[in-house]
Amino acid sequence: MTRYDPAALEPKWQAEWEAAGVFAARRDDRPKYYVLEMFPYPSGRIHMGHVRNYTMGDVVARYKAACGYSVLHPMGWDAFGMPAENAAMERGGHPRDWTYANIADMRSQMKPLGLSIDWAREFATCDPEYYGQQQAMFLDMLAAGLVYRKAAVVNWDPVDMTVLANEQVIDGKGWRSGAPVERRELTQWFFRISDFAEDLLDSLDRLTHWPEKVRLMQANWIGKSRGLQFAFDTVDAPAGFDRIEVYTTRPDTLLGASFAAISADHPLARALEAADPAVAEFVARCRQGGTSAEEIETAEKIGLDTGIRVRHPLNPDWHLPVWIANFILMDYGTGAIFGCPAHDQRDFDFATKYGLPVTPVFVAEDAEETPLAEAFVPPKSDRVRYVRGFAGDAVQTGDQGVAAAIALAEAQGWGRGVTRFRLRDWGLSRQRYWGCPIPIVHCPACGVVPEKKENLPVELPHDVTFDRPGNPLDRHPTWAATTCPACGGPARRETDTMDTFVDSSWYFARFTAPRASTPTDAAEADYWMNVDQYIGGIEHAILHLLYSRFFARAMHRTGHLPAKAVEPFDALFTQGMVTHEIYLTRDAAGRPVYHLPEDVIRTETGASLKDGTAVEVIPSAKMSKSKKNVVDPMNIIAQFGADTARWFVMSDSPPERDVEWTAAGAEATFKHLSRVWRMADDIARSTAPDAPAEDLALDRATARAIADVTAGIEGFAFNKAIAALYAFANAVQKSSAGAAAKRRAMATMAQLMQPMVPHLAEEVWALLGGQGLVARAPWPKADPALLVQDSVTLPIQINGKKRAEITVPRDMPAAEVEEIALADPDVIRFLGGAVPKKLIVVPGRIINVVA
RNA sequence: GCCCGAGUGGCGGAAUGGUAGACGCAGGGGAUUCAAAAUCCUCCGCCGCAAGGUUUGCGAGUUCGAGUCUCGCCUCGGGCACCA
Repeated sequence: MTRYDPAALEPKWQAEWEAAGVFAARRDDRPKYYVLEMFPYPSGRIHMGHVRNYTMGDVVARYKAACGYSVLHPMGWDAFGMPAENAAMERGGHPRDWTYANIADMRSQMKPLGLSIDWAREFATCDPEYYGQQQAMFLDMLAAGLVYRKAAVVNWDPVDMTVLANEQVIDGKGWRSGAPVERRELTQWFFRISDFAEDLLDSLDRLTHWPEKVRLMQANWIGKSRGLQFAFDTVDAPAGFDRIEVYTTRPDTLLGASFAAISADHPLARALEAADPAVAEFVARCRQGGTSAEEIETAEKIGLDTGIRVRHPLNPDWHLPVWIANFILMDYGTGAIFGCPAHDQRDFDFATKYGLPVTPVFVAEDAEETPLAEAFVPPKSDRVRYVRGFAGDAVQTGDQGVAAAIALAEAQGWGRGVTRFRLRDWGLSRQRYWGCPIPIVHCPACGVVPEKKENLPVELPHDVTFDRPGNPLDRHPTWAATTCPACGGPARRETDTMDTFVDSSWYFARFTAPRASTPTDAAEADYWMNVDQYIGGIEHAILHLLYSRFFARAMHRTGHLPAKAVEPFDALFTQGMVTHEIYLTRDAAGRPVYHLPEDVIRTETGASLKDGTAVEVIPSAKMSKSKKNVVDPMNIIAQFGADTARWFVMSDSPPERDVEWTAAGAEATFKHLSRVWRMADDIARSTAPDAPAEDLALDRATARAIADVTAGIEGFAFNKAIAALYAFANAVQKSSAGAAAKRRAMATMAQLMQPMVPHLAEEVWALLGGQGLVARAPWPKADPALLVQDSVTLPIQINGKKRAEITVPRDMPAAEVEEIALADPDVIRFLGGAVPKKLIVVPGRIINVVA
């Protein structure tokens, strides 16, 4: 070979690795290391986000293998979900065929990347082998009381007669029908995740290798609060509604109450609805629009005075009006609140709109009571002065005020302190075809009956159609017809399938024994769990990661995971997204039509299609297939090779940050890798004699590179590791050391590059006569003696501004350093005869003269 | 609306509270070449001839010293329980 030729050398080394079985995960006497990237959804094409994500994991996997670990680095497919059904609806075909074809395509696109994956463990969540085990666990969890049924609200499209996902609700309307969405109740299956709320919250403290922001987001999501639950006695309420239970986290503001409010789904609202057309009309309005918190909280706040009054618990003669309000959720607390407009902005807005009083309860510690233009909501830890307090001191923190109010209510017997969590149980039922069937049978005689384990998997039928909306399982002529596992009589299968989050909540465990005839294999799980390093997108910070933590606990409780695995991910890294501009034009109806970057000509002022049509440019957003702002890595690989793609996505941007994709850098990366190849080729043939001083300098540069690259990888700062490799390449190139020293340096470079550009590293290693595969070579160690600098350059600041610089021996005593610093001509000039007031010497770092 | 992040040259970014701009891209100049590509050398935050001044989204503060810590804003991004 006379030049760097990735098209030739990359397949060659991939074949060598395959033949040697380098990446097969084995249980042996080495310490194990399990590195896992979130598995991909098989959209059909890999994109740069995948390349970035899996290269990061691969860098870690290869580095840990070099460090002597037995590494497990598997790959699979999160293969159930709505896009397959959407594709079937739009283009015909079948979700199963679409999904497996996509998997085959994506696998064939990923393999050329040279990832150190044990492909023998691959599976897809839509494999009956996988989802059958999931059904078995569902039954175990049902038996253990971890699953139950209750009514829950869904988005209902009244035209398509189907349930909509939140993302299918756009501006309160169904995405296909355009009909206003309604909220409708269905009986659905739930996991009792809220039973674990306390543990899931407390255990966050132990996840010391998780990003602080993720732990904080989860803690806020779980939302532990201490508050007061009490009942208002009602006046003029319908029979059976003598009391309205409310929960509040601010009982200290009770004397600022100006109204009570209940959810439109509150039992009292339902009772009034039946009797009063005006109420019925109002609650119907409340039930319009989607179910998402975002929609509910940003919708216009509306209310209706029911005419019912309640007695204030601290003064029975004080009556508060009861309103029905659209922002009170039946799912939270008791579905009823009292409003204190002075200290809650939402209540303030509501009171202002409907002319309800605003009565301050407390003011800032040193302030006087004045009319409020907005709610006064200081942190609960701040001290405030209570002007309408009823418990505790006049001046106390909000937290103290709350505690005192609870204590008083309990002592007087009209309320009790209650700890609540915001976390709600996990609704897992989906009215869709392409998911794991819930293995339940509905029998007219026996009711809800679990399917027998020997009848698992309950497989999806293949003969379904998607020519009309709704769940094909529900209208399948025969599939649901079965016999009752309990009585043997005719019965009907549950036609709901599971949320795809269930699939992705235990795949990490299945990878430890992917072909086991039980969900997990105890010995394998015991050896491989936990995942030592998990890598995924920040968009999963709450839902996926919290569900997985719950599922691991539920699996432990049902005997499918060891106790040590209840926190399945020891370390978490959340990589940033790869973003790109979005290009769109409008169709005749004004709806957006998206265009791929390769179909768009970008100029400095704007963009157009190849036929000249002007294109709207939306600034960078997460790459998404539906928006078509995706870049095809296969083009980069075809042109420059996988190593260029790998190096490029690791360089420049820190891994945790989003990166805006530009094609400009790929060619520059290729040039650099070509240069490294040429250097290796030259050095391999060099006969330059030893040159002691230069050889030592190069050995020092090598030690520096080992230290910096190692620190970069260990610290998940791959961009810094790459920067160190650039610097090292420059040092080798400029060095006039002898051939032997240069070969040492270059062989080390091959080892240090191996995690990022494994193919080139093998080639360089082979050119230099390295033993075996560099993929199996141990990680180099830096000689500490070579890392120590003899002298150090210290900046001298005068009043915090740098004015001079001195170079002194590394271990010179501070007194001598001071003397030299004060004798420096620039220092003397800038002091202008002034006597220094103070001298700060930070050894090895800086000198600051305060004049 | 609520929760969580991010913001540094033309660009991606670096910087245990201690020389802001490592490393790379783009760009300027030069060498090589008949010429070009490739390669190599070199310069490169901004203002200024220079001395010097100025500079990390904006505004305050703490400190001998702040990109880094605190408070208040602005902008962008992620999540908000049926997108995965």
